[in-house]
Amino acid sequence: MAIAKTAAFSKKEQEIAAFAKAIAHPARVAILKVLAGKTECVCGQIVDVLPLAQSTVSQHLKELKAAGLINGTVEGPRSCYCINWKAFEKFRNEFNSLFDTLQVKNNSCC
Amino acid sequence: MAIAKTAAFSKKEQEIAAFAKAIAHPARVAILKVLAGKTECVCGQIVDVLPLAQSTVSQHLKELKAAGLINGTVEGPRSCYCINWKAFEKFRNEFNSLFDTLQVKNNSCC
DNA sequence: CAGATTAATCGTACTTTTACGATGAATAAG
DNA sequence: CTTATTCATCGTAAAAGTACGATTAATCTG
Repeated sequence: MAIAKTAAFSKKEQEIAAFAKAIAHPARVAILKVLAGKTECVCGQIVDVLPLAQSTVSQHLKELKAAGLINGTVEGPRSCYCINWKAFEKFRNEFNSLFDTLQVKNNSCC
Repeated sequence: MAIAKTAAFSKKEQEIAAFAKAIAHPARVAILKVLAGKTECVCGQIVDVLPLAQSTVSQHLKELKAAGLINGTVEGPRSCYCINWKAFEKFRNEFNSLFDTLQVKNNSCC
């Protein structure tokens, strides 16, 4: 990237970008869907569903967790993940807020 | 990336991920805000506002255009960009649809 | 036509992301 | 206690992303 200029932008812009980055990979979207669809928390089942190696899935989970979108707790030899609905709701609002902001002036000249 | 596994996921997942990727950088979020805030189409003004070099801004614009989020037309020696509201609305809906899908079963066990 | 302006593209450098296999740590099962 | 299971982490490799300066192409201006 040659020295990230991220810090030069507003906090809001950085937040939205970070959230978008978290879901900017089909594997992570798929993981979220799996987590949302199960009643109980899942872990290795995700690996079975996705066309990726275990280590790669673990990496994606780590990123989702770092973004605050999911929670993870250790349950014996296995890890239990689930969606952090609070954070999700927050981002949903932030997203719609961005959309609203953009659409206040709906002028398309080209 | 070592051979992208993108193709192994559903089209919807790919679409959402691609859109998220487009706004997964604060500079691109900022660009969209600038475009939305102006009545007339802008081009080089974006460079003045952002803390980035002209070539870098041009690159970001290219990505936004490739994602279908903005339109661009050449106007003499300068280029005129503006938001593709139709695509934006589409993605807004797709996004809310994803949120809804995820929140159908709101079970958090951890 | 000559020079200035605007913006795309090229070349380059460096960082980050994506992906895998292998290893390691923790716990469950025998 | 030994073995199997589950998952995180490490090391590595390759691809993509980010950023810049320089160059180029197009078009205005004088």
